[in-house]
Amino acid sequence: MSSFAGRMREYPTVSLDRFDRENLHAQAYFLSHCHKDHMKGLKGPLLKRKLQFSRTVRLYCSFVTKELLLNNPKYAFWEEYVVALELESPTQISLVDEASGEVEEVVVTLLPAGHCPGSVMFLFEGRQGNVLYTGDFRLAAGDASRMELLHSGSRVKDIQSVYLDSTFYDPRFYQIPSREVCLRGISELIGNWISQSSYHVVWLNCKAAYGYEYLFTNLGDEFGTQIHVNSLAMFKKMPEILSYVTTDRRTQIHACRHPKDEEFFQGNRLPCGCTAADGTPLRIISIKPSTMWFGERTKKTNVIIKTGSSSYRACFSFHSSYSEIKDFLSYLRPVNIVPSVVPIGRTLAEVTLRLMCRNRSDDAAITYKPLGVLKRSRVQRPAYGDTDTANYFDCTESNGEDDDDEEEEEEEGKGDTRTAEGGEDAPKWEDFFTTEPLSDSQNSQSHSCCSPSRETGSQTPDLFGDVEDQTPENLETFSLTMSASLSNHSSQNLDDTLILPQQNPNAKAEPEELPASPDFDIPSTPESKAPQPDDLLQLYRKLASGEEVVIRGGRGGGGGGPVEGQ
DNA sequence: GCGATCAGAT
DNA sequence: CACATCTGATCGC
Repeated sequence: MSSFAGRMREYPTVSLDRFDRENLHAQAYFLSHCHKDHMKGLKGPLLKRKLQFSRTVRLYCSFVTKELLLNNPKYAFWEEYVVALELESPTQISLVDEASGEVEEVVVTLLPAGHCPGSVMFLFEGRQGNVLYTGDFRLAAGDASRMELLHSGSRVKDIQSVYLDSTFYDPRFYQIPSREVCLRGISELIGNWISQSSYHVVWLNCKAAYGYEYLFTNLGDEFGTQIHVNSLAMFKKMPEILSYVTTDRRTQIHACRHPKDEEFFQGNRLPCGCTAADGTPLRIISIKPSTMWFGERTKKTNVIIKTGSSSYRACFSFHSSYSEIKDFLSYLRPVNIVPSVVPIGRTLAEVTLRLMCRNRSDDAAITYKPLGVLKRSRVQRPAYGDTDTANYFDCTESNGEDDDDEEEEEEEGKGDTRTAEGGEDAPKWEDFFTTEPLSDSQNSQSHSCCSPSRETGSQTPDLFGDVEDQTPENLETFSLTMSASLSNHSSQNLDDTLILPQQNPNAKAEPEELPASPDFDIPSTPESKAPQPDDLLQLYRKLASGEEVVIRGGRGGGGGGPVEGQ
């Protein structure tokens, strides 16, 4: 869940996806997509009042987001203040201080985010450099290289900061089957069922949120049917979706919902009723889309799991996996990465610093390399959705023997052995875990405007908090605890798990056992454990001697680039 | 009575 | 496991 406070360091007079608190003073608003957790404060009376007194403040979003937003009566008052922007059309926006008359110009570009209908990323280019706010996104490996406006000529634009959807920015979520693979699994399950008789129906148990429409349209095409939903109103101006949904329940594919009675239907499922028009009992299976993930080396990857006699779980993700995020960042190589999801018990400053990439050694390498080497090759590929070769199998099935497979099987996408994007100068993933201190130039931009608060996390991360006091000691300490907490997230594939010493479960009870640091707390995660002094001592010695602290299973030691084997 | 916030469930 | 949302309890105005 996003905990982004709404503002970016470089352009603090604009607010994105947050509309409360400090954001009430913004000079321009941006909404990346129409999910409630990105609309906090958007229906607030305070904001409404402010708009009535302002002549310049506007809300910018995509056309689809505007449509979805205004469709909801609670946000209808935005009508006269929303400015929809075309995708991939740089637009100059004047940020006006209405008190002083000062104006700052910034060019914003909407890039498709693949998260839900209308979802976009915002690229800002202006006096304070280029920054990319990703909103929430699901992009496949290589997608960044296909976005024209992330490039200048044949080069990637120099990005100062990426404000990142870090939902699955954790090695536990190394891979999530691609959209295409998930869709194919769901299609196969549905096809096998509804072909048996016209009384065989499926219920897609979807959450109340935009983002499943992709399923509806593809399944609609595949089976030549419409999908039963509760309302068509939000799609009335979107023929591409509208034609695939219906409020007529006489169809074999349902995504209808019944907020109250769902529990009553637990045994029997379909919210709109369990008998056909002629009174015949329907034969119902339910499919619940939910996120499934697999480790780096996992090969068995069923996207459909049977959870009961007539219920299934199907893989479906709104967010990019760890390896997809990794690919994205490796390609863009921003100076700073600011995660949108801050773990409870940590400040944004800690995590931000931790994620800084382009460390000193990288910069040195860049500085001294001939220019030609800097070019990052762009991969030209056909548009989305025209191929059923799934990324997923490209990086799993190809490199090994077949394990025994289960009931729902997918065929492998073969023959599409494209090369890894990013080129040979892509940073190794380990670079992002550096314990190096900030370079001077990075440090100098870390001005604090509020005290280094230790807010419990997710709600109001401390974007403008103190980053300056991040000493090397702090970095080391943080690195240790971060890894420690990862080691407890028992991955589905232990080989991918970072292995660290066992630790004491009573972490919170014994804070004094930790090395003194004014800016550091033990994470309060229930399953996390405090390091024992002996363990810490050993780790510090290793760190001091430059030894690798993170132990990777399999693969014969370090040095493997992030894209190897793909 | 409304909004904000949190716990809990799905 | 996760997400995005809804409901209901509680608190403050």
